[in-house]
Amino acid sequence: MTENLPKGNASCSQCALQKICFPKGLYRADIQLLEEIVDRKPSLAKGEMLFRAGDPFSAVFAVKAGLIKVYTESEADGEVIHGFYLPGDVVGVDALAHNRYLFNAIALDVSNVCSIDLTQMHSLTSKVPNLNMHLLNIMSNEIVEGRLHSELLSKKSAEQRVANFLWSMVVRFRDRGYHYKEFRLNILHKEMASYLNLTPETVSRVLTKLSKQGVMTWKKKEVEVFDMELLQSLANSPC
Amino acid sequence: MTENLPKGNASCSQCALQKICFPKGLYRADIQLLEEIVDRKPSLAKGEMLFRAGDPFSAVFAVKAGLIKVYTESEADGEVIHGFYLPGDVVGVDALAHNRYLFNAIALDVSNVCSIDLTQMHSLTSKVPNLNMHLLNIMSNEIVEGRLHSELLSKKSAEQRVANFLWSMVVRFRDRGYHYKEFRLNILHKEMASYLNLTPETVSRVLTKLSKQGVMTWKKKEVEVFDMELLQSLANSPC
DNA sequence: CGTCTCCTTGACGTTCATCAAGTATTGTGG
DNA sequence: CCACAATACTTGATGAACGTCAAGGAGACG
Repeated sequence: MTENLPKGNASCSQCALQKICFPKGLYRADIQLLEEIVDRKPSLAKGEMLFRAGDPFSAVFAVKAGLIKVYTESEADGEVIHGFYLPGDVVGVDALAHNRYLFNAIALDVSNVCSIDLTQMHSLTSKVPNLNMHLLNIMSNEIVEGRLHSELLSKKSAEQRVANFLWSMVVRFRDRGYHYKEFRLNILHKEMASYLNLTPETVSRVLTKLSKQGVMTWKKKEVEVFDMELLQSLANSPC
Repeated sequence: MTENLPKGNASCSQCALQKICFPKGLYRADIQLLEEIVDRKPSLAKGEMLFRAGDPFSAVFAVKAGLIKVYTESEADGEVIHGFYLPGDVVGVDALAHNRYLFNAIALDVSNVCSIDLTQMHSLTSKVPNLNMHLLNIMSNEIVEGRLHSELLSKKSAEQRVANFLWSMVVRFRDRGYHYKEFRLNILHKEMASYLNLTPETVSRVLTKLSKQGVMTWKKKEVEVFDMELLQSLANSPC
């Protein structure tokens, strides 16, 4: 029952995520300009789609609250999950080169997002160069994350993958200033398995083991970490 | 012995890759501006590093000729290969968010690259908005490619992975106007295996099978494709 | 309160990794 | 240009990690 995530529809200059959205190099005046093109959408219900593969591209979305899953659905291979996006993350930058979104994005929990229209943003580029730089940073990070994830899938055991996933959630919550020893994670084993290229059965077995070792528990969508150090070492080191 | 790749140090406005580097929206005047910040480097010898993980970031590189491998080297897991870059590709955009390159890039063949200094490029952003858009496109594509690659690793069999890799090379050469039924590919089985999360032994077995089926051969770094359709269907379809 | 989905646990199977040994190819120094 | 060493490739035999199949129990949702 951790209440962990910001709510509401604050303006950018009041938003608790400001430090994340604008990590550096954006000044008060810049933010006010940006504010004019940011559209604060109504809450997304759990299970509501943010966009679908094939939808015409118009905007990227900054997550303010909740949890967004990005995935593809294919006849042959079922669902493939490419990422989970927390408050402070930006979703949809991959669609920039194309006129359409190539992936699906769905809210796994009640979520709030700001939409940032790219056409309007481009018109700001010349006035606020740092804004453009910030977008480049986000995309560059997305590329790096993707590669690290490939590395995880390629080189790590089932146990390491699960530990790594949990540890990365801990770090992300911690760095954003939320509770990180216990937090809500509305993700199915099936979904985590897909993201980690495992089966739900394997995930279950690993979680049982981690629980028996006293590292952490994950019951009813609530994660609780007991041994941070051990979790971290399981996440990084071999066997 | 296919002579397949452009050589030399043409200016942007004369470069054979112009259509690739500037797919659309860049006008003659824009290109001349860009030209001033493009630095045409001397050839890279086979085995020469373009940059190393940890090097300070300064520029991205457009590949004009040859073949560049991007990879990480780790104590625990050995070499992990993230991509092979052909003429017309751009290397190093992932480093934009950081002050350093996070991956290694090495020439697998004699190669030519243009380096594009990012600081200088930023100063052009306001004058040439399309140039910035082009950079965003390249990065967005890189994100998408990464996800498709993850999907390949997650969902496809060894045979499909190998077929898919070869097919993607065929497509890339074809779309850039090079020979694509036979071409030089100076990549070790070991490297391909790493990229596809397989072992050299498995790669060898699959290639032997493809050869026996009359699909293609790959001998002494020369690839020859006999049955495009079959290769394509092996690359895409299940089993 | 009942149904449906999710999770758990066990038994078994498969794909691909590992180990090993021999052959071919590439690179190097003379 | 040759000789030889080092590296890469091939092929077979064996094994292991994780997937698949199955069945029972718990949780979620109407």
